[in-house]
Amino acid sequence: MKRVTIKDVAKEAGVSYATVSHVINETRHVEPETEERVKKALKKLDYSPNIMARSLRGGQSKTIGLIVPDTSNLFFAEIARKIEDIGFQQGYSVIIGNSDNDLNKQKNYIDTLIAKNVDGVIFISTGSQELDLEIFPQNKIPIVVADRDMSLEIADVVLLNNKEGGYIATRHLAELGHKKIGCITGPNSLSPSMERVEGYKKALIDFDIIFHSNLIEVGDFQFKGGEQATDKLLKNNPDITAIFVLNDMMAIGAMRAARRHGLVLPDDLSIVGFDNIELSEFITPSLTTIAQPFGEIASIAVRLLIERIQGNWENRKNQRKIFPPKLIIRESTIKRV
Amino acid sequence: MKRVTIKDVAKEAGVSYATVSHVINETRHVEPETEERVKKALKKLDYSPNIMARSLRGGQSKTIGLIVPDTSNLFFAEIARKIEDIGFQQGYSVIIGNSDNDLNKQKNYIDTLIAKNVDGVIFISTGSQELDLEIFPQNKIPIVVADRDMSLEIADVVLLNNKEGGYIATRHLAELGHKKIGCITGPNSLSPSMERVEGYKKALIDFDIIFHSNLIEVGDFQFKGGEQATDKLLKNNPDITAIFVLNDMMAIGAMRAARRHGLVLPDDLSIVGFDNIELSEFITPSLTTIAQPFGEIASIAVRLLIERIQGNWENRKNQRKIFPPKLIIRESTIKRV
DNA sequence: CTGAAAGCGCTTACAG
DNA sequence: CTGAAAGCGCTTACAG
Repeated sequence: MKRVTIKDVAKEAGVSYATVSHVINETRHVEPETEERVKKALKKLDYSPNIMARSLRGGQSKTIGLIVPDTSNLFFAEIARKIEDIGFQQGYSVIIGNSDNDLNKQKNYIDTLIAKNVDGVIFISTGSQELDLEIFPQNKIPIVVADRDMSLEIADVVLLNNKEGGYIATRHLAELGHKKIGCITGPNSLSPSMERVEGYKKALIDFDIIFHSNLIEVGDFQFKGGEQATDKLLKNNPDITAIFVLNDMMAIGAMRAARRHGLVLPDDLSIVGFDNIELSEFITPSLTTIAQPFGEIASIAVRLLIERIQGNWENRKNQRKIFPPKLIIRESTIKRV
Repeated sequence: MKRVTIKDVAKEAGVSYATVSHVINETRHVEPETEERVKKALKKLDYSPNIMARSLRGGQSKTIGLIVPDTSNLFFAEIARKIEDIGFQQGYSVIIGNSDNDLNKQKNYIDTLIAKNVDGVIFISTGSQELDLEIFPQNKIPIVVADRDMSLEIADVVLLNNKEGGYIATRHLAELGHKKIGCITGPNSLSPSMERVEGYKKALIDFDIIFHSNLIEVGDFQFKGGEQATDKLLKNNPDITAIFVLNDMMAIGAMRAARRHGLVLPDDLSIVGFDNIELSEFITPSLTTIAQPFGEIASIAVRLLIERIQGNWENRKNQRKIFPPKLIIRESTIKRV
């Protein structure tokens, strides 16, 4: 069975295929009676437009690209899900690419997305390298960057106020009376990780808590890295009573390590995470964490992108949307005894 | 800056654009010297082909569609990640669609994928409805269905031996001496859920354990549903000592519910999950579960699909690949005391 | 060995 | 109000 095209429909309805196109797109007036005939033919043949042809002719591909470090990381999985949802509602499908923060893969995906004529791109990267995204504006492809800050020359930017997040997480522990507070970071020198650490340090200062560099261990934003970093942290600081972990996944790894060290949670060790992934509510003890408004971040990202796809976006200034973090107190943090 | 096309390259190299095309695709012999000139021009202008034009001309779009119930479900997130990985290695990008097991959304995505000329589709659906996938073969789009069985008329099929999985999970509990074993199922009447339950029942029979219908509660394959179902189960069967939960996410919800009921894990209640998502190793107690070979399932699915995309697939018989389940024993199950 | 041309399925000026 | 035709960027017979 050959695929039905606009010509088949035209023949069936006895009109030119230009007319069919206009009926489909409601792009010029058509005699009601003719329109009726065309619509009937459309339905009868179960026509669906070939988007590639449409796009080739200069139209939109109705496809957006999403480049993300790794969707098996729960934070990105939830963000990606939301983006896909909202895109779908707006009539866009999404091509997803996991970059693993690998520059080569990233470059590869970028080329692919351009070759496939995506209408726009949402780019999430926690990598520490400078990003070379100019190729998108050069190809007139709008882009929004999420979860890290960057110059507005290139893209719209949406992200959390990470420093503030680090601050309120640490302040919460300080207010509970903790004096020796460790911190498990992400792997990167740039990006959200550093900002959160800055907030942590600022809070320590504000509460007159002494900082030692061995209170910080580097993780990888995954379960395993959180576990390993906690091992080291506890070995180097047996008297620690609280840890601020820079994402929830590592916090779960941290809990495992703490228990292996014979600690009872939360009595012997309070833990604060970051992200508020769905899981954080269901583990035991449930995790005190800093919430990122996933839904809002995703919907603003998509909205900004579509605005620029559909509007004369070259004339509007790029925007930076910064979301406030929110402390969610659960069972994993208690008053220091 | 306008996008560079094959014509620009031809002009730069001083050849016809047919020749450029042939150089790019290595599709006929070109004088080495000419070839050199073309390649230089290609590089100089940083040409990348417009895949939509190529696809329109009858070629492949190098894009596959993946329809999946919900990537915020960790099982599907891991499968999707693997499929994306392997597809990328083979030069395909993937358009992802979350159906939420909603027939309308599913239909919508199917139309979209066809309109976008995907080369093939991987379809995962735990829904209980009969699927209407004939539209893909009608449009000459190969399809492989994962995680549920169906007629080979339409698609290749890859899935786990779910009944066997349910059996060995339950057998493990029986062998540990448990006599009263609950079961928390998925929401569906068809599909993997039922198969696993059959395995559960068969094991009960083999071990002379009495079955009561109130030993089964229906969940939703999510944290929350597992929690709620466990609440009911424990209320109706205070003397229960073990539960077989049909996926890991619900098992984590089950642990939470059990603790709220004052039970100590695993001493008072043994729990077996299903899937072996990464997380199951990191919670406390770590989860005994039935492993699905994600990587293998994904890679076979992609391989079968690409075989049919590239070969004369209409002549080869569709295949059904069934993977064996594997019991992974961790801390959540112990001998009945 | 290489070029000129047809055609994929559309949209959109251009005519009438 | 509607049709004939150009053209989007490619690939691939058809000529030479």
